[in-house]
Amino acid sequence: MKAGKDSNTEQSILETAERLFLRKGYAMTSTTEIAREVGCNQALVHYYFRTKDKLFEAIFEKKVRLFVSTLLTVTNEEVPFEEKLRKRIEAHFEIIRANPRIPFLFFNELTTNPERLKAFIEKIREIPKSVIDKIGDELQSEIQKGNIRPMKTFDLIVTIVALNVALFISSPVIRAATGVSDEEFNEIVERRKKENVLIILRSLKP
Amino acid sequence: MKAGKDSNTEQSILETAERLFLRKGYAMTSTTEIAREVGCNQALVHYYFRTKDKLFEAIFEKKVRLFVSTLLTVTNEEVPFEEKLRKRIEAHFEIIRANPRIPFLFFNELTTNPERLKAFIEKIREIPKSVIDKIGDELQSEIQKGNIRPMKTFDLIVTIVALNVALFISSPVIRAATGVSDEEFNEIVERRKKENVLIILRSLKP
DNA sequence: ATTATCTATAGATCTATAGATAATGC
DNA sequence: ATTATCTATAGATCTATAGATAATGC
Repeated sequence: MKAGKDSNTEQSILETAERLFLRKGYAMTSTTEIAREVGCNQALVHYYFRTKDKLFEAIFEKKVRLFVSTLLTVTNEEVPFEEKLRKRIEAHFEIIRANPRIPFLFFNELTTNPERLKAFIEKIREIPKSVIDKIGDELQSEIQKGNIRPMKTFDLIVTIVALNVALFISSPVIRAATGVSDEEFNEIVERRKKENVLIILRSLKP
Repeated sequence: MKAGKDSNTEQSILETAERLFLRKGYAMTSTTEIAREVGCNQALVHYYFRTKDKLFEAIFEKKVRLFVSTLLTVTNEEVPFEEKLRKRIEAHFEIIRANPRIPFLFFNELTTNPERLKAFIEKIREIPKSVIDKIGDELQSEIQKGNIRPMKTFDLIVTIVALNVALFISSPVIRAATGVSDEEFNEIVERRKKENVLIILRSLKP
């Protein structure tokens, strides 16, 4: 070993790979480039992770796990449905804000690579039905009570994800087109967060 | 020439390339694969389009043009703003429905390749300001009249695009996860179209 | 004579591995 | 003795071009 004690090359490779995969996707990132950025030689990347695909999987799976787990955190607080939903939407928005490139990576790799999509679906299926049902049950019960117009749970989820993801998935384009500064973009993000909550809550009214 | 009179190889290359680029993106599609699918040798792809990038640009530009032009078609009909907006949303939805992989291609290539993003922004800038302003002016005038809550034109556009694009950009994932048939998916699409209009129009109320 | 098509190949990657060498922990 | 790192290289692409050959239009 040449490097000092706290230069964890393996970790460094993981972090660099994550950054590059998120920025450019799987196909556009080479192990050669990862090694160059890390400052080691290309063989080391394979020494630690054997194949480029395994390296990617390690990162991708971690991200899927983070995402899914946060989304499924069911709060059992005794608050009105609307308030609970608002919290959920905002929490979802903040996860994406903290990981703005993940939606891009998800859609990119899942729609591009059938193998990966299959593996992802398998992973999703492992989630106990009870957890998924819980979310829908609450909504359908509110609909029964007449507090919310009749609608499918699926549609509410699509709406939330669509609105929350949109700004971040298109941010490179938006930023290049408008030329806003970091602060200005942050203001847009904050405004958009409120906007999304308002749009969704209004859409539920009977 | 070996092929018959109506085997237009150049056109065939264009179509095949378009299909593959839309399905897998620029990086994951090779000129070798395009040639294989067309049934010619790989050199021919370069004979007609010189470089892979030029071939891609030809296709990409055509798609951008189609998209932008349709979006900017300003109808001067004397109908209420709400009705006009509904028409617009539905038209936008239908364009994406007819070209469901374009949003994927756009975001993928534009956020992945800075060069392409720059070229795209240049192209966008060529659109006369008057056309863009027109859209915003109508909205802002309705806001002045008190028919619509105060909001930025930008936010309305983000909302429309987000909702309309969502289903199609994620359709491979949704279809793999739910296993719905073509007909069932079509029903979802129809339902979603109405849903989007409803959500957006409601979100404008003062 | 021109245009379309093919074969062959250069040169640039890129992934993955084998085998040498250096550092570390015992 | 084990683990981390490096050098070197095989083998598979992939893009792009040069140069030969076949088809077509005149």
